[in-house]
Amino acid sequence: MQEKSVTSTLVPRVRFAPSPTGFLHVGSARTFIFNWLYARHNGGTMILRLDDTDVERNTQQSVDSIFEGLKWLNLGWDEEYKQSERLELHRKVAWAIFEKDLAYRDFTPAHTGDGEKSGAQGTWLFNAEARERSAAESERRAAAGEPFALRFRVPRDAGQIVRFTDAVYGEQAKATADIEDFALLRSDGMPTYHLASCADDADLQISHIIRGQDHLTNTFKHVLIFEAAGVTPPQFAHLPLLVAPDGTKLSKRRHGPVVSVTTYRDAGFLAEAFINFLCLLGWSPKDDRTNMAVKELREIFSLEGINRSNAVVNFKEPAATTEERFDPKAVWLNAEHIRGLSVEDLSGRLLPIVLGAGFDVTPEKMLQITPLIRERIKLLSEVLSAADFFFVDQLPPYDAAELIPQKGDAAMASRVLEKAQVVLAGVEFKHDPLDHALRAAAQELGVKAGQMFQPIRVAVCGRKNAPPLFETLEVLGKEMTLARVQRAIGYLN
RNA sequence: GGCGCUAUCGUCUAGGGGUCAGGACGGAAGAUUCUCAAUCUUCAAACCCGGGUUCGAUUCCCGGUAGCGCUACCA
Repeated sequence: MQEKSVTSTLVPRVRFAPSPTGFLHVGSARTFIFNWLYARHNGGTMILRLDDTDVERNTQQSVDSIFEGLKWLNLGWDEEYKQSERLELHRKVAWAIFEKDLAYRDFTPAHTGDGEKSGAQGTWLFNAEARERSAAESERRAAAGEPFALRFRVPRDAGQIVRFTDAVYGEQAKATADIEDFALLRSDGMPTYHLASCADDADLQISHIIRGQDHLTNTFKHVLIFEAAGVTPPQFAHLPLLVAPDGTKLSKRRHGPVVSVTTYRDAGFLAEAFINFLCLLGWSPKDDRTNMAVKELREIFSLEGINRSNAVVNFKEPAATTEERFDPKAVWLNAEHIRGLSVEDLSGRLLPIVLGAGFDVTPEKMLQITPLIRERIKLLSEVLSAADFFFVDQLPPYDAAELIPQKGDAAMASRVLEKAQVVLAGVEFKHDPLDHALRAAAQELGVKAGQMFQPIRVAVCGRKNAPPLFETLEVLGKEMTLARVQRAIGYLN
């Protein structure tokens, strides 16, 4: 009936349409990203539409969370709408459907209990009394001020089938006998999601609806609405759902903040890495690539690469701490992206985090520190634990036993540090001179290089695991180094 | 209950009538190294079950099972 794929020859217009009833979670973020990628890949338009027709459940906090998350993703969009500002359009469409006798008034009070939600009893299709009511009586009761919902009159002729082709799930068909007479307008006059969504998609000339698979079966209703409104339905592409390790859908209440986008931002993820990670969930480039920049993703993204089965976001339950609670692949990818950043770029991102934690560091010093930790942090926030000793004048107390080298004793530690004190006082604080001087000192003392280095490392860093010694000393400077060595000698006595 | 969707290593996935079923993360072992990290090498690890079609099914078909979704005047 409709010419097929008319839209594919046009410039695509896609939309991300979150309803502000909760924070922006990773599943929504992926839907946004896939829409954006599709739009950009095809030179199309990306639209952000707030589907806020459920006044009861909408919150400003949720709106803020959505914008905060999207802003961090830094992908942007071209047009922006709010459904609550388009109510007239929705009603117009609903009543136009009513005029065609494809909808009717239902005066039955709304179901309040949610007993039928679980559906232990058979499927509710329609209320025959309401559906068959005469136009005259319908008009009379409406005129008398009796509240009613407007319901779609789903065709009941035997054997009628609603069809559409999904770009991901293929040919879809459902008998109208299995579709209930869903509501278009609530008794308070507000449009339902189905109506508002379709009315807006038609009005905004959306060419491709890319959304979660939870809408796959709703799409039959939507096709019915589009056709009743005299519009060719857009093309559909449903995305497999993102689920928690326990297989259930992502929920903040159940799974904690790991499912919220801003948690990733605050934990020190790079937006690009986060996007990269999300793209690998439910979509594949079909080759062995994993580490991809947004630019690359946008070049190769296509609907054909989307899978059909749900993907697990492999996070740990709320109890786990920072790095531990995220999907290990997301963390690894983030480390990969961090390593791919230039020192200048990385340093610029690290600086505000360090400053924000109350440390005093100059951009110049941060620039010196950055190469020493670039390969040692997986999350930006780890700069605080990886480079802490650079940011303070005096080291917090540490265990003096750490000063004792492998296969050595406290006496050896003392000898090493005392020797170091002398040697370091007379050497230029550059990598090579430090290297030569300290190795020579080790030889003089008759200890291994490692036995020489460890006490010094612990003396200046306060722990064993730290960046390479000479680079560290170079950044720390002679004065600071000698003071810390002096202090360590004190700990040993 | 009804309707729909899905099913490859622990996780994300590639593949497809005949493959040593490939890659990545994570895990294990080793190399390198001043510690840690990074890097490199190696190893362990999967086709849900049952029928059918076929010379041959993990792949195609049917059934089962399981998971998920929808079944609201939520979205």
